Order: sequence, then structure tokens, then C-alpha cells
Amino acid sequence: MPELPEVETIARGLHKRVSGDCIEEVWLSGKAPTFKSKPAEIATTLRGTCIATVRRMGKHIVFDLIPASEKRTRSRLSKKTSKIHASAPSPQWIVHLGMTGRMVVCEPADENVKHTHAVISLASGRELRFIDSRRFGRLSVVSTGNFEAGGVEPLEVDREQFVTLFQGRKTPIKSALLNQKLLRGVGNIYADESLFRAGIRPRRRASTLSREQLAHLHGSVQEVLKEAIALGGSSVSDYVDADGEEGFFQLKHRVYGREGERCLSCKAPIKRVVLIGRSSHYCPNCQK
DNA sequence: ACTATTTCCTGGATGC
DNA sequence: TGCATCCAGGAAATAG
Repeated sequence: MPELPEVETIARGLHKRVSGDCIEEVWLSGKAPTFKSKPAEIATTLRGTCIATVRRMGKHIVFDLIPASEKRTRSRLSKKTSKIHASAPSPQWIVHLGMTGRMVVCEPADENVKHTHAVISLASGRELRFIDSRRFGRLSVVSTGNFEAGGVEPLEVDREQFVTLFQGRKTPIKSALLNQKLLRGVGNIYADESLFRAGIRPRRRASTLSREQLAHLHGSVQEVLKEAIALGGSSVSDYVDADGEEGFFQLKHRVYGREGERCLSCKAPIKRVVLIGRSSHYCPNCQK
């Protein structure tokens, strides 16, 4: 289940491998999952563009594209000059991996695995494939190049903004952390891990938390995300990055997936409750 | 204007 | 061994 650290790892890997390459052909399966964009629109928007950068916004992978005809001109001109001359909008390709989505760079001869929903042929002769068995993933294009990903970036928001964002909300703090319109990128694993480190139970209403507790949570969220990115994310179920490598943060999980096991701090059994339809793990002793 | 619940999807784990 | 059932969860859609 790719969350911010996994998507960050994948985006960095893809940037390293495909930026500078150009899209020649686009194939989408009949079942290609799309979001706001129709398959035909995705294909026509992508075809004939070059990939300038691949980056992450929340849990989205963003491909910044340049119309192929403009590639040479743009890179040669200074920013100031290109502002005057560049007129064609730079579209973006947005990929959300959902639960089981994977983006892989491979050779055309490589086996066409089940649940392949998109194949992008690159000028270098390689292919970029989108594979998603559960089909919770979404593909879309933004022709204007100003994709809005929702709330603030957890690693960019400062302490004061973070406190303001959550204080006074009646919803359980975990629900607020998972709300992408507030904070973008935190999912189930990192919400549980952040709350454990901050000593706050998932069900606690945000409005009952002091400024100090919210400030602590801000630090915990950033700490957990940074550590996870450093380890290449968490490989639970079948997550692998753009190079097919597994992450290692799952070995550092203190509560997620540890129901019934002993808390690493106090030895109390980890509890599991269901919140917004998902498993929430916490230590009843360390978290209040 | 809110938040809570349901729905979409398939593979793997579990149960009888 | 085989078949049914349950469970995982991101976020849009729907209900409250």
C-alpha cells in the first residue's frame, strides 16, 4: 500500500530512469482505471511528449511533460526568455497507485503480466508499464500543468501551520491525519506509527489535544516519514520500488500489523480497533 | 458544513 | 482438496 515514503521512493527511481526520455506510443487496457480523464484523452495528451521530471505530490506520481517539438528550444533558452516564447502548456501525467498499483520500466520483450493496464513506449526503446491487480489506482492527465494534490505536504508544513490545521476538529485525530484534503500523503501505516510516537490514541478527537500534543505529533509525523523514506518505504504485501527493490521500514513498525504482540516500550499487548473502516493499531498503555 | 459509512476490486489467508 | 468467506484499504460517492 504505497503511501508518501513509498511513492517518494518510486518517483525518485522513475525520475532517475525515464526523465529526458520521450513518449512515442500509449496503450491502455479496456479496464484502464482513470480519474477525470478518458483513456483517449490520456493517450493523446501523452503521445509525442518528453518527460521533464518525475516527482511526488502527496500519494500521486507527477510526470511533468514537455511537447516534443519544444524540447530543444526550452532547454536552451533562459527562464526569462522562455517565458516570452513558450506558449504551449506543459501537460502533466498523474498516477495514483491505489493499493496495488506498480510502475515498472522494462523491455518490450518482457512478459506481459496479468493486470497490466497501461504500456507507454519510450523513444529509448524501453517501456513504462502500469500494473494494478486491485484496480484502485487512477491515471489522469492535466493539460494545463497545474495539478492540485489537495492538502499540505507533511514534510513542508511548519509546526504552527500543522497545529492550526488540526486544532478544534471534532473528528478522531487519525481520521484527520488520513484526510488528504488537510495533509497529503499520510496513509494507514504512517498514521498509526506517528500516533504511537506522539503517545496519542487514534480515536482521540483532535479538539481534545493540546497545542503541545499537536506540536509533538507534527514532529512525529515528519520523523516517521523521513525515516521511512531513508529505508525505501515499507514492503507489506507486494510493494516494490521502480527498480523492483523492497523497502525496509516494515522492520521498524512499532504498532502497525502487531496486534497482540508486545509493545516495544512497555510490553503491553498492542490493540487493534477499526476506524473509518480500517485497522488502527495502538498501545493502550503508551498512548492516551 | 460537517463527519461517518459504503462502495469499488482481487488475491491471499482462513475455515469447514 | 475444494469451495466459500473474510480481509486488506485509498478515496469517491452516498448517507446521516
